[in-house]
Formats: sequence, C-alpha cells, structure tokens
Amino acid sequence: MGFVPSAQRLPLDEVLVGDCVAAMNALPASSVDCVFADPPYNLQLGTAGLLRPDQSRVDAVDDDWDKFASLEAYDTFTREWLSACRRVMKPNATLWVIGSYHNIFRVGSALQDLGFWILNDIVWRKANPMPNFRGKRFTNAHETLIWASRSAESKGYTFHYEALKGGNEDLQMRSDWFIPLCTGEERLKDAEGAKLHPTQKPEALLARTLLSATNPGDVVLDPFFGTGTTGAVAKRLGRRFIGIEREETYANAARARIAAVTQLSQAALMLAPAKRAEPRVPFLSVIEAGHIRPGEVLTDERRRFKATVRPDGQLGVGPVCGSIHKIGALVQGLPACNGWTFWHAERNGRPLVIDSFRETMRGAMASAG
Amino acid sequence: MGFVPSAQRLPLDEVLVGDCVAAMNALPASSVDCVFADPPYNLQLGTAGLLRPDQSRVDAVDDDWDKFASLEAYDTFTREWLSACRRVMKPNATLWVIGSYHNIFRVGSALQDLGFWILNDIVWRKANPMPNFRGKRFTNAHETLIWASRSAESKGYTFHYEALKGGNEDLQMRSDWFIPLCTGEERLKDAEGAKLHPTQKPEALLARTLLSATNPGDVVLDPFFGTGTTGAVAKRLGRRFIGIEREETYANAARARIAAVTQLSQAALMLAPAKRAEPRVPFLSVIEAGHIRPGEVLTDERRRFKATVRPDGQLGVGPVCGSIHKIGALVQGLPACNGWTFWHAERNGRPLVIDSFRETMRGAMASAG
DNA sequence: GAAGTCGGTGAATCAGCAC
DNA sequence: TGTGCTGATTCACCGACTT
Repeated sequence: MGFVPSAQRLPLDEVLVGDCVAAMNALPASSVDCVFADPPYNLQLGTAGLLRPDQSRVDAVDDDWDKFASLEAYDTFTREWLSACRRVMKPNATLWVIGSYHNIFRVGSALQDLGFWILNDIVWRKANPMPNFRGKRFTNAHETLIWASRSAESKGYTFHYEALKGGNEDLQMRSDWFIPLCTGEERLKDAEGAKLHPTQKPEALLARTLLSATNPGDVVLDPFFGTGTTGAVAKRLGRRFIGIEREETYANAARARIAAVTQLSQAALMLAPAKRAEPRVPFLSVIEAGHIRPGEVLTDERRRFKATVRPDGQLGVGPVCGSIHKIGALVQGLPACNGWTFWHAERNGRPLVIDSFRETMRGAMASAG
Repeated sequence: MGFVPSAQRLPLDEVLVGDCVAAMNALPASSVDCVFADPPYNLQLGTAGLLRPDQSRVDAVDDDWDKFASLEAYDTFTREWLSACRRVMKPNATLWVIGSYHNIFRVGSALQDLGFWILNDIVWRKANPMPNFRGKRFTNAHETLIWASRSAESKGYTFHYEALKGGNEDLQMRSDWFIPLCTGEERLKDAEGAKLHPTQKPEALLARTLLSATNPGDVVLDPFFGTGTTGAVAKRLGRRFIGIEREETYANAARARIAAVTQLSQAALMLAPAKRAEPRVPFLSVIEAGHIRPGEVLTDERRRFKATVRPDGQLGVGPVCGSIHKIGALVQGLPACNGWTFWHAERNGRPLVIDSFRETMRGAMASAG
C-alpha cells in the first residue's frame, strides 16, 4: 500500500495504488456521491484457447486478476468490495456495477443481500460484438449494468430524468443502450501497439452513467480503475474522482491519460446522443410481429417464383431453405439478390413487397434505438 | 394435488394442476428435452399502489403467488423448483428462465450453484414497455432470459445455429431480441374484458426460444404454465409439452386456448439441416468421382502454395504427404487448416475452391437417397 | 484525393468422435 | 475416462495500404 490518506481528507482526482478494499476502508465513511465498478468477471475459460475460423487466436482475458478458485471465493471477494463501497457511500449515493452473465448474477445477489436497492438493470448493447466462432450459442452481444441506491430508504438519489429525455428526442431514456466498443483512437495501446488493458470500457458508456446519476462537482469512486476511463470522463464532465487500481502500470497510464483531458464547457455538458444508422430488421422479426404468417407463400412481383415462409424466418423451396436473400438468388439463378425488394406477399389481392413491412417495423423500433 | 402420474409414463400435452415441485418430483428422471420457466418475480411493490400521471391506477402484479416473506424465502423456493427441473431434464436438455432485476440475479446465482451451465443471457427488448410514471428511473424496457444446459459437460444440447442465421439475413442471432409485448387479440381476457393473467408472455418470445433450442417432437416442460403460452407455441411448432399450474382457473384457460391451436404444416416446420449433419465426403471420393485428377496440382486462392494430388486422396509437397487439412496447415505454418476451403484447382483459368466439388457430390448423394 | 482492398480484433465460460 | 485425430467456424469497425 503506497498511500495512507487521512481519515478526514478525501484524496480527490488521484489514483491510489493498492487493494481496493483496504484503500476504501481508509477513506472516511459517507463521503462519495457515486461508485462505478468494473470488477473481474471470473470468466473461467477453457485451457485450449479459442481459434477464429481463419485459425488466428482470440486474445482472451487470461490475466491473474480474473482467476478465482471457486464460485464461493468469487462471492467472498464480491461481498468484501461491495461492503467497503457501501460504507463510503453517502446515504443518497448510487452504485453502478458492470458485468456479464459469468458474474453479474453473483454481484446482483450479493448487493441485494447487503441492503442495496436496485433501481434499474441496464443493458449495454454492443454495436460490434465479437462473433460466436463455433456457432454453438447466440452472439454474446451485450453486457449488463446494475444501478442501485445505498438502501431502499435512499429516496433522494440523483437522476437527471428531464435532461436524459431531452437528449433522447423527448422520449424517456430506456434501460437498453446501444453503444460501440472501445476501439480505434480511444483504445489505449502499449509501446508495441498492443492493447494496454484487456477490458477498457468506452467513454460513451461512462458518460451516460455519470450524466444520468451525478451532478457537476460530485465525487465518483472507481475501485477497479484500470486505465482510468471513469476518471477521464469524470474530469471532462466536471465531476471529481477517486481511482483505486492494483497495478502500477495501469495507474500510471490512467494518470497520463487523465492529465490530457480538458473539462467541457458548462454548456456542452449535456450533448444529445448521436443518431445511429437505421436499425437492422431481421426477417424473423417481421414474422414475430405478425406481418407475415409462417406457412404463407411469397412470390416475386410477377408471381413467377414461389417460396414458403418457415417459422424460423427462412424461406423454403421444395427441400431447400435459406434466408430471403439466398432463396431469392437461388430461384433466379443469380449470385445475389436483395430479398426485401424481391419477395412479395399477397395483400388485398395484390403482391405487396415485404420491404414495406420492414419500414413499418422500423417506425416501431425508432423509439427503441 | 389433483393428479398422480405414473413414474413410468409422461403426461404429454396435458396441464397438471398443483404445486410444481411435487408434480415434477412425480415425473421420471431424465425425461424432458427442454424447460421453459416464468417463475414469480418477487416484485415487492409498495402497498400504496402506483398512479399514472392522469391519476388512474396501474394494474400491477399484486397476486398472492408473487409474495415472499424475504429474499431467503424466495431463494429457498428458487432452489427447490430448479432442483426439481434438473432432475427431470435429460443430460443434454436446456433450461430457459425469464425474469426481471427483482429476481433474475437470485435465479441466476441459484442455478449456477446447482451445477447448471449458463450458455447465454438473452435480453428481451420490449417494443412497447410501460413508461416510468414517476420519472425517477430509466424506463424498464427489457426482461432477461437465462439459457443454461444441465451441466458444463452437456455439450450435445440442441441449437439451430444455421436456421437462426438464415432467419436473420445470414447473420448470427444476437443475445438481444426486439419483440413486442403480448397485447391485442393475443392477450387472453376474462368475461369482463380484463386481462386474464397479469404476466402473459408474447408467443413470439416462446417461438424463438423453442425454435432455437428444441427439435420437433421434443418434450418441453413449463412448471409455471399460467395461461399456457408455452403449450400453445409448442403445439403450433410440433413440440410436445407438459404444463404445471397451481391455479385451476389458469389451467382451464390454457386448455381451451391450446385446443384452438393447430399445428403448422410439416413443410413449414422443417428446419434447415445443420451443416455438421451433412454427409461427410472423403477427399478420395472426389477423386474417384473424377472431379479432380491424381497428379493434378492444387494451390491456395492466390497461388502462393502448391501441392500435388496423390491417387490415395492425400496431398504431397516434396517428400511430405498427408491429408488436405494437414498439408494446408503445414504450408501455412498454422496449427490447423480446413483443407476444403483452402485448396483450389484450376478450372477455366481460375482457381476454384475444392469445397465446390464436395457440394456437387452432396447434391448427387442427396438425390440418390 | 477518392475509393476500394486487406488485415486486425473485441470480457469467450465456443467440438465430436473413434479408439 | 482419456488421448488423439478430424474438421467446422465470424461481424462490425478501424486503420493501413493500394488503385
């Protein structure tokens, strides 16, 4: 432990190096307004390593800090750091934790057991997730954040409802957020150009949490500071931070990163989220929404070709089945085909292009991002 | 308990009325292929009731079945029904559970503790969620499903990867699903026109889970059957079901609802054959069929590497010979290689991937029965 | 300079069968 | 049950490079 902060004074806008539980226990009680925590996920990967289809190796998280002997050991660790957080939180402070299905159920249960009161679970929908290379599961395309107040009695927590609504085209901000991964310029690299930290979070994610649940000048504590995304965003948004990080290398990188950040003007602090490209609509969703029935026969505009709609969102022609695009190409003998503009369903005695159903769906999805 | 099923016979396509743990314990072990469970959420609402902005009262879930004395009582209940499910699941069966932040962390922790192996967490993004009337939180716009196999060793579970991909415009199905709430015609009403069940799930949600993770003819168990959405969808998709429901009123509504459902045609049900189920074609057969000549030189697509086809179906590079896969890995210096997609033969002056010969062979094999 | 191509990569609990 | 062989498998984005 390289620091001994006074029990009276908060080490503001500093990165403390050491074990987070010990460091938090050295801070005064009831002293921070918000906690953001990105704890180890306890991934338990296989020993063989995962290969991509091109035989390159996936650079997975295999760091020592993510290794726990058992679920019980992980639970003990979780209760300890959550308890330490709770002690330093002001009565109306709130806590954010991010995790995946590997750990988030353990974390959620533990914080309920400790008396935290869950306000929302938030889904970070990744714009560009890693695919599932083996084709054995659904693409793991999201992570979960839990937002909780210190207790059920903490009614006075900060939540900028109106600002969030204004930044969301006057619709309430939902619990599912669509945000890209941290890549490109934003991703910190080491001298060799490799990623400096395996799990650096996007600043956009932190920005939305801090804008939602803190005021300018509030103190934000991050017990798993890593390369300091929380600190960088806090400084830019005019919040104070306390970072705790076990690895000196990460702490140093975080200090340099934060030093380069400048605070936004007060006026610029509440930006509207950028508009995303039009949402992609799976053909299966069009069936699920009831626009097209399973078993219905689709044709081209001039009714020369026919195909049957399957309940899984594929089209069938005789024994062959595939996506709307693939089957469209097949029946025409072409290398490719846009199924949305090729296939039609009979409505009011006339062929209606299925792309019109997609347009309808997009209208419904617009409010949901 | 109004039923005593034989330990030998499965009560298929029936609704059993009674406590789900007792009912499951009366079923034979290792007998069902899939479980879908929508347990009580333990909502812990305040006693005052929630008012909309126009002062009308929100018709919230306040039924007795959703009341538990404490988190511990809810955990005990959860472990009991999950254990009973696990006993009746076949070794490669999978379990789906749906919940919200009130209960899903308890459920997820409990099933991990019991030895289930989480395959994915799935986010059901609601197209039309109820707004947050007080403006104190984010709109609760999603629920979470956990998909788990019976144990980490259950590698042979059903997952229709190719069919899902085909229904999603040839992209892997992600873990976030956008599906509307159950409303309108689909929502069951009582004699007064009020909703019959407070938490009826949309059939589209069940359809996607059953299409993903079961085969036609599979047995799907639902221990919290309610008004029988699982049974209705299972019947329509050609699956068998076992429903267990405590309330006679709901069970009767479910029976009537399911009786009115007709199964989709066999043609509409047929799933795309999984790629791995396609017949294996030895490389030697491709030579024997005359698609490739012994002595012919194969190359990679860009003609950087060369190998000679031997009459026994191996490839030779200088003094070394081996399978198309082994030699492909060798020349590239990789640990492994799919020779079918790596090697090309010159046809019409251009490299043609040898996998296309395999496709041709498969077509011939299929038509030959 | 613009447009297109190519390679790299992201918190991953990611095989099945014969012997 | 363990070992070893065969073989099935990826999407969105970014940056560097080529045309």
